[in-house]
Amino acid sequence: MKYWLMKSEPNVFSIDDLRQCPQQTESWDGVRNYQARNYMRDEMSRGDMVLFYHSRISPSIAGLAEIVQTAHPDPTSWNPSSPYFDPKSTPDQPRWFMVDVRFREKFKNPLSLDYLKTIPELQPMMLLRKGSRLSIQPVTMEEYTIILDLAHSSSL
DNA sequence: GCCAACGTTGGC
DNA sequence: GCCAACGTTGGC
Repeated sequence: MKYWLMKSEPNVFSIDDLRQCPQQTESWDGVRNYQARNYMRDEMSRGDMVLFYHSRISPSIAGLAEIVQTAHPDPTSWNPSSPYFDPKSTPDQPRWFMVDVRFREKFKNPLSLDYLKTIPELQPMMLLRKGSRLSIQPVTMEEYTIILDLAHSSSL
């Protein structure tokens, strides 16, 4: 099993939105970055766990999701009325992919970016590296375990 | 809302 | 294939 962090602006799509989806599951569409696409297309498997990160507005890890469907073409990429439209992507030659994620847990206490920066063991995280904008990032098992411990600890 | 950091595009 | 110009991300 692998571990990931996926960013979403909560005013666009939040962990509460995911929880309210049918089957609490949604396709993670709109990724238009090759590195992020490659992680989804080539490396994500069913059962992988996802740290659901809220970016820009109160940046924080808000909870957990799970990969329930591996990568499949993102139809918003050939929909001219979609904000994610890419004329170079077609149903025959899809350029962009999405995975399906299912809600697992909303943290009672979201782990703010400021707080994460104070945890020495987490300093190597890609998320905390300056200028790291990648919207889909691999997370090590060690980092994942630490984060879960922090999220579930009552001392917060 | 600003802007640093980064990714992409396209002229040459 | 370089790199300037442009567009986007996302913390602040």
